[in-house]
Amino acid sequence: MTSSPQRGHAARELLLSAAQELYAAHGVAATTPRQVIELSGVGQGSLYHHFPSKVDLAAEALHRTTTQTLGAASEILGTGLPARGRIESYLRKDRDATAGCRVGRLTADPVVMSHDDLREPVGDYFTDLIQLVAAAFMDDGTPPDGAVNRATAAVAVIQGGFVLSRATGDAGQMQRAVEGFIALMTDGESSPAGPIN
Amino acid sequence: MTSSPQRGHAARELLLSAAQELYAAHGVAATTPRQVIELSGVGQGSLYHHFPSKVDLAAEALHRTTTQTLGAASEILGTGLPARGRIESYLRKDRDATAGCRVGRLTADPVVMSHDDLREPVGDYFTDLIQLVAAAFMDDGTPPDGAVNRATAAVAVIQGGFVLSRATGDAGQMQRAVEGFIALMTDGESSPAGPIN
DNA sequence: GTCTATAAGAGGATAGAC
DNA sequence: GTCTATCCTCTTATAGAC
Repeated sequence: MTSSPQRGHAARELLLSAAQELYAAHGVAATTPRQVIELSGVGQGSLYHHFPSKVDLAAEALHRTTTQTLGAASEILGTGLPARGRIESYLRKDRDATAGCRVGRLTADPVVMSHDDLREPVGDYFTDLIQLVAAAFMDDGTPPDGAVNRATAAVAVIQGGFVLSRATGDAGQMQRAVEGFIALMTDGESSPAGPIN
Repeated sequence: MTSSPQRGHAARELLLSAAQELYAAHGVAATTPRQVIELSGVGQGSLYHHFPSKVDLAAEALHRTTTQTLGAASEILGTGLPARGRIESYLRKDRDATAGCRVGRLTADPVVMSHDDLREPVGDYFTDLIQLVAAAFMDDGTPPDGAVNRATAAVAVIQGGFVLSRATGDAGQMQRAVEGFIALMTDGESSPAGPIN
């Protein structure tokens, strides 16, 4: 109810949507109010009527992005399929690797990192995501501590895959990182006593 | 010979050193010529005497940073120790995790990504680094294709560890990602037939 | 609520003396 | 080679009409 588009708020929605798109492509610091205005099609003053400053616009736009992105991950990781298959589905999920992660890239954004209101949703996103993956590892029989470590590694591999793909302009980097990680998971699959830590 | 500090080039060296430090902390886009001048202690005109533009300064400073960072990795990965130990040493190497990777963070920098002269050394750095790690995996008995995939995953885990640590302000994220990755490598260590792909 | 016009300041680069 | 002074543009934000 609070965030659904309603009459009299068309400009606000257009601004947030445009901001999300521009932040995904260029980050927050490199996105100017003018760009947001031009992409959304609203006037200069409308932005500052709805949002006191650029940071206030970014805070709401980023909150939407992290919520949406976490929801997508949750759909894949929360199915009733076998835990191991859920983890591999998440790892192999189709991604625009050379574009970079729209959340992860914000950790190098000076505007995001210098405002707690912007940094916090980014940190919470990753904390929550790691918990989702860790739950799947536990469902697969890994004890809690080992599951958290492996889940952190899995999320890190995806984030690193984005960095490598973007640096080289080669989406194959993400693919190789993911397959290398899955190969290591598979190597230990039928060990005598199963995962230990 | 070409790059060693010499008489008459004091300002040039001071500028490059200051730029490297500022780029590591804030990135290229967010670093202004004025900041470089103030940190280096030289005058406004000296910067533009030695470097035609901000991008020219960045190109040389980034080349130095990638060369130095790759050299440090090479020292750890190129010793005569057992291959498996070299890989673990590289993964567990002491890092300022919450500061982010001084090379990897540049993949989210709009100035770097929009100039081929700046983007290329970043891509080459990762290509070379993955090859160094892949060589170690091959020394450890992994066939070439599997070694490249595992090496890409290893480098990605470190890059992702930086992203997670920076996002949450918690260096423990890097540690957990590394230990989770090593745990997966260890799980498959004494499998009946050894690594397959 | 939405628009146009405009102002204060920082970023990037140049001019020209020394 | 190095410096100070200056210029132009863009970013961010405000003013005030509609």
